[in-house]
Amino acid sequence: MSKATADTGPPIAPNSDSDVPEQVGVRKEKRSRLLESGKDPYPVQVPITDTIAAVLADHPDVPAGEMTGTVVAIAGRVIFARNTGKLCFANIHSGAGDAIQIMLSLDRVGADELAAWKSDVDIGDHVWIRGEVGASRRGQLSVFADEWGYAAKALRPLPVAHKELNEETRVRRRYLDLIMSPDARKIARQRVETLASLRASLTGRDYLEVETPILQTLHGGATARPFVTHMNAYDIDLYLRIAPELFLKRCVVGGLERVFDINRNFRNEGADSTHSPEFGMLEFYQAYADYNDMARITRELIQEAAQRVCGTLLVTHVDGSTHDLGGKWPEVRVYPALSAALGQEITPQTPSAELVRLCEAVDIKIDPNWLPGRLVEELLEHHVVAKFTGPTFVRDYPVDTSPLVRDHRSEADVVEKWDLYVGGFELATGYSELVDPVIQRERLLAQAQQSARGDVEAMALDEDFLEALEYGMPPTGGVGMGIDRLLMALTGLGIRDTILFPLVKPS
RNA sequence: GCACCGCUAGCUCAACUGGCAGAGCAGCAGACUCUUAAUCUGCGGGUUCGGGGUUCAAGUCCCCGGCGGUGUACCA
Repeated sequence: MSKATADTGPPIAPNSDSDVPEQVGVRKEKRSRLLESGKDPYPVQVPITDTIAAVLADHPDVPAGEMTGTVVAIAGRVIFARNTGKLCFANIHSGAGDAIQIMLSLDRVGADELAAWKSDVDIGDHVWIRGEVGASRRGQLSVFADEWGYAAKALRPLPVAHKELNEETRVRRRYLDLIMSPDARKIARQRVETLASLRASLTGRDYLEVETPILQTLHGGATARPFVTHMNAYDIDLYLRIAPELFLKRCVVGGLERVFDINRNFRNEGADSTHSPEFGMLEFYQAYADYNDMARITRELIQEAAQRVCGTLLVTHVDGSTHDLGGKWPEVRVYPALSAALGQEITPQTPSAELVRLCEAVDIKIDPNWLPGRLVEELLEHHVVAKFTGPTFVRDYPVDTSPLVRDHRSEADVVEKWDLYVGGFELATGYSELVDPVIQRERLLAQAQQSARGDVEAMALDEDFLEALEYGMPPTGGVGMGIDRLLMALTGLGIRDTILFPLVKPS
């Protein structure tokens, strides 16, 4: 059963630990052997002098076969190795993906170290080497090792470098995706850049970044089904926030007139390529602004983010398609746009029965409890939104589906609300906020009644919020924008690729 | 939620109408001082997602369950 053919060294017997794969057993055996021989496979520190990126940058043009005289010590993960009799090649890369070739030759490291390298180093190991920078005979920039050691030994083999990891492994073990895929590394950084851009854009406009509670005693600020948890000390149920809105408005009441919160929201609903149960959200509120101002600022925030993250307003998606986020974006109004698309006049007064008929004509499934505004929104999605090509604002929504928005200043039964559609999905929504405490109370009471009728998404009646409004909130514009969705709009990725660790069912 | 497809070695994938479970890379042993998906020789590596059933015989067919993907419905 063991391999008895070797005559130059003992074969490495797979670790007898029963359930580990053969290759893990072999690597554990190597680890033990290193420890016994006094070589630390996991040193606390390694004597590096340079990053791989710096070595690459400092030596852009070394002629084939020439040495530079510069000695460096670098560390990286072995991603590819080629051993010949007395000369070994390996490619190591940094976390950022900068890769450089290293060479170990008999005449520089000696027979023992060369043999140790060949027998013990596996693809996936972190190693350090010290040596002279030069170029191989084929012209490949390389570090010619005089000395080497481990930075951290890997016990598991890396996936094959030249095949795509399957979707499930990429999501469940994101660290492998990050090791193997430049795109995964790129999107992780693009997310950071996007957040930094939004913060810079808002703080540059005199906004304060505030933090609002995730654990809430009431769920409000959006129509969505919340997660429920329990606090033992007070013996009460708490909700994970579905939106920060009501707290940000309390800030505005309190005189923090420009506030934003970049936050994580939780909604106990479906998950698909555009929805995650926890998702990133930016909300910002500005006193003495209305929904027109907020639309302009939103466009500027997105364009500034595109410029910073992609370097251009003509962004390229992963499928190669390009999308122009530049210029001003078209605006359409809900009722006129729907009327034009249908070839018949639709107004806030159009009876439910007629809206139901129009829905049924195009096979939109409807719920008998839906208010007319909801039917209008469904028709809008089907007839208008589905035909958008570039970023588009849709504005002036029906009142009965927007309980936190103020009535339109000149039109009856619509509210000053817009939705911004980019790439086929809703990226942001903005309001002229409802600040009249009496009307707000009526709207929330209606929500509470819907809730009592069994609507799990209806907002709770938040007395504390209503009382805050009664102290007077200045006229205010507000916006909510999906962070993950902004990444999606910039890159064309699915939502789970924009989140490092999206929720996945345990396997 | 519903429909369809998938799950096989560490990874990526094969396996015909049910008939000895395979390849490439990775691993082990050997050779090789200029490779770069190195090459050459040899060798190991499997609870075929889990459970049940049909059958002389199941990766394959049937049933139940799990996870994933795609489409579809709803929420952002």
